[in-house]
Amino acid sequence: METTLSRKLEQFIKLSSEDRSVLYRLSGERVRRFGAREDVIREGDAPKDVYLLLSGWACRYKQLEDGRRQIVAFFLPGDLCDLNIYILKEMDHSVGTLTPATFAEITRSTLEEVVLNHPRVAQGLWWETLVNIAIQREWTVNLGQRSAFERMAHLLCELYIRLRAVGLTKDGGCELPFTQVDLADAMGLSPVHVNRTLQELRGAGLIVLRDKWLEIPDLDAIKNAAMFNPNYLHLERGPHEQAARVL
Amino acid sequence: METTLSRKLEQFIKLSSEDRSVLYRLSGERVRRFGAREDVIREGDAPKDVYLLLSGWACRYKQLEDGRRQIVAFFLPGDLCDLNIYILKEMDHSVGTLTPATFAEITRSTLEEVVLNHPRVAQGLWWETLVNIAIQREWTVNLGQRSAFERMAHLLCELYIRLRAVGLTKDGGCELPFTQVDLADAMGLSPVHVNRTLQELRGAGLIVLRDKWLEIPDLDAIKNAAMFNPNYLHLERGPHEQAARVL
DNA sequence: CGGGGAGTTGAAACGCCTCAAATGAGGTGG
DNA sequence: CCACCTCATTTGAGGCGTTTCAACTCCCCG
Repeated sequence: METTLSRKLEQFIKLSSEDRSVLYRLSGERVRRFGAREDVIREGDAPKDVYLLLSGWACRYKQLEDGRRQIVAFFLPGDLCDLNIYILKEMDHSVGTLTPATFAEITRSTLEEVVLNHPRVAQGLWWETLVNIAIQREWTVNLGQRSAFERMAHLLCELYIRLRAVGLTKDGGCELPFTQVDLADAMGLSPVHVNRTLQELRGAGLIVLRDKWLEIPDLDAIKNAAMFNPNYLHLERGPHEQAARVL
Repeated sequence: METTLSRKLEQFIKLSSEDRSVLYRLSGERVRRFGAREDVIREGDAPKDVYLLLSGWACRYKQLEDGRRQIVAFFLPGDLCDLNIYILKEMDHSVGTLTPATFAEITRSTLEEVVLNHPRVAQGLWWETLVNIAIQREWTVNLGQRSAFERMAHLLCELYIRLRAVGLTKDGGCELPFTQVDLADAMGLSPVHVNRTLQELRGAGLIVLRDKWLEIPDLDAIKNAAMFNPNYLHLERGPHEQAARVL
């Protein structure tokens, strides 16, 4: 009954086995399969269902008139699109896959039912949302203040730690299935410079990256290089174990 | 009975006079006064109340170990800190004033009461939250893809339009009360370059900026220069006039 | 065997940064 | 009321990080 989402939420809150089975049920809702580089949601669409990424990688992105693309967030398995997005009239960004991926398409009514009847789950989902917002803030810091080297180190740290939280790392390594162009679009760098920066990171012994597989030999070392402060991921369980109303 | 917050929410949703008076009451909750450049919330604090900015300017910011500071958001009058922030155990960023400012400190229980009993207000507040998140995404795009010139133009557009939504513009102009150093910290530029960029914008006739007052002679012109797409501010009323549950 | 996308490398150009110093505006105390 | 301090803005010059353009390699797939 474990899912990536339940594993993630348990980083923050204790779930009962009933809670876990509720999340498991959500993961089974209308599963949709996408190929690599397909759009799941397009800017301008009317928001409808909430998407839960089950497998594969995806991203939010925005495109400027002249074609420049910025990836504003990566979706990893267990990640959820905005809980209450249907308040808005239309999407201001797109969501696309990077690899083949499967999503659960959760209807508004299902979600409302779950939130009403399972307060602990509700709290976990809100926590998830708040973490995503915090990540977005941290990306702002990353793009605004860090050099290419630090920035890349920071992103790799973040991805590694997020993947670890959903159980998708193995022996200090994880998948990194996207291209250097994708990385460039996420980091506000040119693809050429991404390439050179990765080589610098390799040269410094901070990463081993080959065939879409990333190894981090010394997590503390790369954290230091990136000035990575994990507090924004809010991964330690707080004193909020009790299931309280969350608005 | 009008407040900056009610004016803003009415950009999106129709409020009854009762709704407006509820918002007015919120603005009167425990008002706190701050001087310029004071911290309101510090990274590491346990989140407690929700702050509503009544007057003055403030910002969210994060600081790196080595002192580099990134302003990740500006607060204008009528802006609200994260609605359900108390789910988190500690703040991952700070909130500080830029000018002398007053905040209403709204307790969690007051907020819950309002949200429960006034669904239209609740929906408006969630809309506000979603817009703030969308702004954060747009800042990511701004820092990642736009040149200094476009970036600055974009920020000034955004601030002007947000201020207009709460009725704080006058004759095509608005206050711009912070320093070039603040601008630099928000835009990921050096203060020197901010200065030169502002001069470029003046030279291009896109702005008139003197004595903390900004005039935008031709809003469409500066929007074009910035490739500004206002959709992320979600300012047009949608079809969601009905007051629905919002989780 | 040919084509195409991803990764790599080199060289030159450019945008932005840093350092440094000058000017201007506001505030305070003598 | 002026001298002086401080802080914000402005200007200049040189340097560095990153971009751009272009070419080449590698590998997968048809």
